[in-house]
Amino acid sequence: MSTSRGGNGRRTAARGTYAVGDERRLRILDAAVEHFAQWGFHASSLARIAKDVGITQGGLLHHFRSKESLLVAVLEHSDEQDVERFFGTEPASAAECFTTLTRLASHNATRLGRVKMFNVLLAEASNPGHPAHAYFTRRNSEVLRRMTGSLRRAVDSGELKPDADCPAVAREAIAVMDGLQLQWALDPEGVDMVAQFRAYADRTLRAITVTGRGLPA
Amino acid sequence: MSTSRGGNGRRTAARGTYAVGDERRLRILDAAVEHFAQWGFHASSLARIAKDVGITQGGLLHHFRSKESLLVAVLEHSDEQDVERFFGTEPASAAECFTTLTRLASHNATRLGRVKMFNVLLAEASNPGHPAHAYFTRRNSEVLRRMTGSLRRAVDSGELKPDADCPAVAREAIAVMDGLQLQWALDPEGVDMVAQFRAYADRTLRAITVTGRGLPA
DNA sequence: GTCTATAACCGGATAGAC
DNA sequence: GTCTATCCGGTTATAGAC
Repeated sequence: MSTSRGGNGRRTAARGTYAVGDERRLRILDAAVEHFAQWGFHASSLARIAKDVGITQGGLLHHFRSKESLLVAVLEHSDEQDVERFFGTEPASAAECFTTLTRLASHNATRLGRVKMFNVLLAEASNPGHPAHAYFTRRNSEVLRRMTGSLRRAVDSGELKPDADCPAVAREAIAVMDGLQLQWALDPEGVDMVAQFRAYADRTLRAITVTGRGLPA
Repeated sequence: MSTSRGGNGRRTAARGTYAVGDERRLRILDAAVEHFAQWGFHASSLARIAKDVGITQGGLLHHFRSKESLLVAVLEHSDEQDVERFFGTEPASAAECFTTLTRLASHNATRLGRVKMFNVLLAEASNPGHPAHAYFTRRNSEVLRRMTGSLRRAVDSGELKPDADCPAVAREAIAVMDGLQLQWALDPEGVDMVAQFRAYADRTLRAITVTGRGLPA
């Protein structure tokens, strides 16, 4: 255990990809997503997660030195896939900003487990003592900051009406996204998350775009 | 334990009020809300809940014969206060429907613990094996059904545009409510849940109301 | 109505064999 | 890198005293 780095693992500098030989780590991460989704953090069990991977609890703790470091690794791993992918490049317009969110909804619609996990952990994390509290607080304000910035630039460029309440629009869009994910997780067949979000995005964008200005695509 | 009725308790027929002598039951219910909010269902502990009330785990199980029946009682107790209060009377118009939702947001803004509990349990309940799965599935479809009905009647009465997508509007409003509650629970000081929802409600109602028709108040 | 005691089990983390 | 063994504590639920 002196050679293991617990929740971090070795990775190349450039893109956060993992060296070969970490397939076991990745399998643990994937299994952990499903367990955190089903049980939340506190009620998840390292032994049950390990069993899904085909090892014992002791074996799992060789890769992640504690339950909390496993949670951190799961969250960081998800962020490498998502946040950079969807928020890495600055949107050139408000329209593109909403399009990006719709594509994110579309992507999430293919990963029920991850959505359920984020639903549960986000809800749990409202407690300051929760190990994911800092993560979600930071993540929320970061997404809010980026989107508000994009919308403000769109106001400056003349795309959006000058009186658009950028922080409020951003917060509302996030609320719709999170709220739809809750409903979709409860009833994946009965809720068309992507269509619902696209309808919201189109209507909201239209409402704050300067009149007569055509929307791309 | 043969005289206790576990999760139901005795109540008068008319309004679900509890007979005197059930103060202990009510205190347990209140404590349980805080624990389910903080720990979720699985990771909550009867002994810790009991300790908050000033009794032992054994004493608690005299009032609720199992952990699951305690959860059911908590949910039913909340519904007596909320759903009937806000959805008992049929809204006379779409405007009143949205006003009712805004008042519900306002009411919820005074009860952080209950909001946190519903956030966590709703997220957890997406798992079919969760003891609250049936409750939230039913509750969601019920709220959706009622609101969709109200909107449809508003279309028929000429208040709303004929092409309004009533189920989509209803689902979206619920998503905004739930999503804002997640953000508010994470940062109660930094999020004005009521103002955010009112802004959403006003704008959305305006977008689907027939042009030139004045909005009450 | 509340307590204590107990049954039977599961939790995370550590140590050390291989 | 994975296992087994172990420590110490927590979990729900039951039984029975008072």
